[in-house]
Amino acid sequence: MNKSTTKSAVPESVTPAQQQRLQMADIARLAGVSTSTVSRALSGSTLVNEETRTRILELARSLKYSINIGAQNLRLKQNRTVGVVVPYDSATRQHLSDPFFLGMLGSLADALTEQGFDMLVTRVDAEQLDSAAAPFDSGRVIGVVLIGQWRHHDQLNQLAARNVPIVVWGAQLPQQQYCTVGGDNVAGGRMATAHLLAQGRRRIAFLGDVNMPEVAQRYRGYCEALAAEGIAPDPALQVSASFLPEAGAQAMRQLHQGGQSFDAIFACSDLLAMTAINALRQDGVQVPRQVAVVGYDDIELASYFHPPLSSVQQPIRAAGRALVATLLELTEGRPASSVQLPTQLIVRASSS
Amino acid sequence: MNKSTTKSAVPESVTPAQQQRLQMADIARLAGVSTSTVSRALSGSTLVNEETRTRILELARSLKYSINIGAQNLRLKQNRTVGVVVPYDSATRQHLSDPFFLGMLGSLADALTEQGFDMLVTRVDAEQLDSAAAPFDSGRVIGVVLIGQWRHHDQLNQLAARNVPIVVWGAQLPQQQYCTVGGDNVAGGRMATAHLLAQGRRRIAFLGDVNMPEVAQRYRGYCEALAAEGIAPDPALQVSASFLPEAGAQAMRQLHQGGQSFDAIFACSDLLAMTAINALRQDGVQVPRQVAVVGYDDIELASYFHPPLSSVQQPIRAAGRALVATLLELTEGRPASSVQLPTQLIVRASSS
DNA sequence: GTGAAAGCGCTAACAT
DNA sequence: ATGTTAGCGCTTTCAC
Repeated sequence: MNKSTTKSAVPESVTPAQQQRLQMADIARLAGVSTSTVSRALSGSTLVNEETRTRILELARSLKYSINIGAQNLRLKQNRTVGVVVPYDSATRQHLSDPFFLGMLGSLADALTEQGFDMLVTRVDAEQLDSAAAPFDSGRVIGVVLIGQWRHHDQLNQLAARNVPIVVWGAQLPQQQYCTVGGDNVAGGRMATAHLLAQGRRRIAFLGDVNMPEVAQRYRGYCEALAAEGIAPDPALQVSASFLPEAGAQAMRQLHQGGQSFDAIFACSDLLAMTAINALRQDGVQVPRQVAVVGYDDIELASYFHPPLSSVQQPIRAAGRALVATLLELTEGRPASSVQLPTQLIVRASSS
Repeated sequence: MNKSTTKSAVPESVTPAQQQRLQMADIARLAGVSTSTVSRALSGSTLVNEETRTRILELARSLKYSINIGAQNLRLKQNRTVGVVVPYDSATRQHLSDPFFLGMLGSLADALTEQGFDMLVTRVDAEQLDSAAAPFDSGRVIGVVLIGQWRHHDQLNQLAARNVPIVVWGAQLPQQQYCTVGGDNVAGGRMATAHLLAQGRRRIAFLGDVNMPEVAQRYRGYCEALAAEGIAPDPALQVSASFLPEAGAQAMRQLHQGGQSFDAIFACSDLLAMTAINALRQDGVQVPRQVAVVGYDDIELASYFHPPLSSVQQPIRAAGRALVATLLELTEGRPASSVQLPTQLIVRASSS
């Protein structure tokens, strides 16, 4: 049963075993030099004899000595860790589960690794966004990337005003003191809607919570595309659906109860689109014959869905890189601009 | 265009702007006390006058002073950061994208936050698993959770032998020096297969790379269930499919080329199951009528799939908590045992 | 080329 | 109840 790694018959209170961590002084003693020399050798200084240097390096490696980064950082006042903060909805107590945000996390991990930075992940209550700065204030990270939907423009502005290096994944807003990196939501909404119009659809339902800046922009694109065809957006077709699992089905119910007829859906997330399609299918509605559907994010599984889901693709790899690049600008005290990345409509069977 | 946060017309070389970080000495000076007193006040020591304490606390809060964790850690020789290491396949250069592993990352984030720990995420080449210990060796973290498929038992044993506190998500193997937390893979494989047999299926294909310990155990469960019905496993029905996107379709092709007939599939990941189903659909094969399918992991999107995918559910929330709990045991020098968590078959339309 | 000594920001005896 | 001092593990002048 007990696959323990250490002694099993231990007395009542076990001293943490503190496997004495090797430190520079130890290497110095073993090499018969001072810590200064070891430090120099390890940092590749030329001010140290070739012979001693290799000897020290060898010793260190054979003993698997690794410099204590904490102490080094303290002394050098440097740091190569970036904070990634993922807000969670305190109301719904929702956990980190949205595939798109998780994908973003992966992309950030890759981008940071590429640049030799570590990633410290923190979760914060979306209602307390100012606590996103905690890892910065306490010196653990040199700056923060905030990912996730939010409606707390003001709190973010305050952080920026406090000079916290922070970059946010999201929409660019007026009066914004902080940097954002985001997809071109207006174009995304426009492309999706124009595509549906081009398929001959005229009553296009919009699924998404327009209180969220990104969604609001997609709605603007939606309206623009409609206007280009001389169609006035019907408010009854705009259904405020949350990011929760059952939102799609709920939205369908709401549309039906309102007695609305529609021949297409533009959903602001792929999850939403998928649950909506499932709800339609249960009602015997055929996709795309009767109702064409376009989602948003183009998560990996969108292409595996049945029917394969048309979706507005967010450039997630580029996003990770842009977020990191922008943050590094800020931390180096250079001015940085917000970035808007292109989005791309991926047409699949759900809408054609 | 330039939504910069700082001055825009900067000279050639900008000094990092170093917004002087407030430190304890500053608070002490402003409060007219010594740093010791500030330190005591902040740590809630009773050895400090009620009045001065509140004064200091107030001052610190109004100035948004936050103690420098790095310095504190160095002095206290403590640390509340845990490393989470995600191996990537160096051959395929695959990125962190598998929904299940991403979900595990989220679960770990939650579990660690609950316990007041920070999470440092690192990606390492799966062929160099010993570098998973780097964040520990350099003192950045008190221990490491390794998530992800792997076939590097030996390297992990070496790490454990070096006394690196490490817990691995995966299968429990003989001669294992390190702790694992994992689902009951044998039971998972058995349940899935028994369920398919109960549906009257007799030629059940097994999709998965049996070189991976977890998959091997699922295969054992598969064989056990077959044996219970007096059926000998047909090696031709075991197809070694990778974790890559197109693996499902490939596996289907392989089965067809081999001229194998089958009436069910047990796939070792939901992604695999989904792509297999799609390939079948393209060939006009009906699921579940002609071929019943069960996946593994029960990712969130499994229930949204069409047909909704039967799957063996891994207890992901419990997994995060167990991984953290086990790691903390180890870091406190206490012996810890590997944990096997129950799995559960979720039957949906793809198999009934 | 190498060592001694000071100090990064903090805490904990030890004094008072 | 508060201040003084030493030191966590490292780097870097400044001497030699």
